[in-house]
Amino acid sequence: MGRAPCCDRKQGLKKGPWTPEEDKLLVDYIETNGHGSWRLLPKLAGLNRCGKSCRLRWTNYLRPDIKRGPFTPEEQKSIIQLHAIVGNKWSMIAAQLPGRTDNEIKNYWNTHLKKQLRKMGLAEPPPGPAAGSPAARHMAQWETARLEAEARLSLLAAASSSSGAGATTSASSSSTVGAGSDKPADIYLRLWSSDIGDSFRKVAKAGSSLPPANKDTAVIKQERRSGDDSSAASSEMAVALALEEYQMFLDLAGEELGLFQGNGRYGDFSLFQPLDVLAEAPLATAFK
DNA sequence: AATCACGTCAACCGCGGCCTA
DNA sequence: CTAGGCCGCGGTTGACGTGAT
Repeated sequence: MGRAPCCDRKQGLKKGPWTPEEDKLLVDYIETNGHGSWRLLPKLAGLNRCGKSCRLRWTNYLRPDIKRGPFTPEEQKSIIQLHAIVGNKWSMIAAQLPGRTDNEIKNYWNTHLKKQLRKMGLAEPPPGPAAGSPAARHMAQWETARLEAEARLSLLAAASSSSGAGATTSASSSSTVGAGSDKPADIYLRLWSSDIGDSFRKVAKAGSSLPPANKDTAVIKQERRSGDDSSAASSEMAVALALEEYQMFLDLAGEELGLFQGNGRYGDFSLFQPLDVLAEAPLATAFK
């Protein structure tokens, strides 16, 4: 890619621990001007550092919303379970723990949790699904879930547009989930688009060759284009169906893959919110 | 008291993705 | 379409602290 050397290769730029004076310069500048371009910031703020170093210092240490202090048991549980799902995606895990930085979580995992799990006789949870032939089966299940979701989303979109006042039908123009939509069927697509789904696709691709599982996609898309008004007649029914499908999906993911639900291995807890509070679930924002 | 071993965590490094001209 | 630049991420390093010998 012909990437230019990092700015910190420039001569004379300071490295190493930050002094309180440097911290103050950085904080003062960002509080009054925002960080803007990190590359230009050091010069504008009067710092003899590279922009990368400034960004790191701000995001990992100086940001006002950073929560310092020991991790709570709840935070520990979240980290362990999220790590079991997404692997070393520290930024994604950090997004679920307000006030915690990815660097902090990464350090905490490497120095505390990893050791703790090992001490308990637990193998380190695999980052993502295990490779091997079961992946192909899971791949097919995920694909099925995705197709179900697309169909379900069409129904929900049709139902809401038929009952909503003056709502546009733009939802049907997009093949992916619209921003801000947190309907249950949305979760399928969010999961499919997330690293979880991505992991499955990669593993299946590397492992065994699946027959094309998207045979019915065209049919579903055609249905979406034409709009199934008879199905949209009852939005309540559509939502109920979606919730049922969602529960089935969670059962599949939990029982088949060992995800989401604490089954005693890492404690008794559940990552996902009950269905009735699903719409407000903060986790949904992780699957952008 | 000195030394060593180990743990912790802030900071660095390099890669890859995304954006733009 | 492509090359170059920026940003963010994950892995790694090294300085510092603390407990054991």
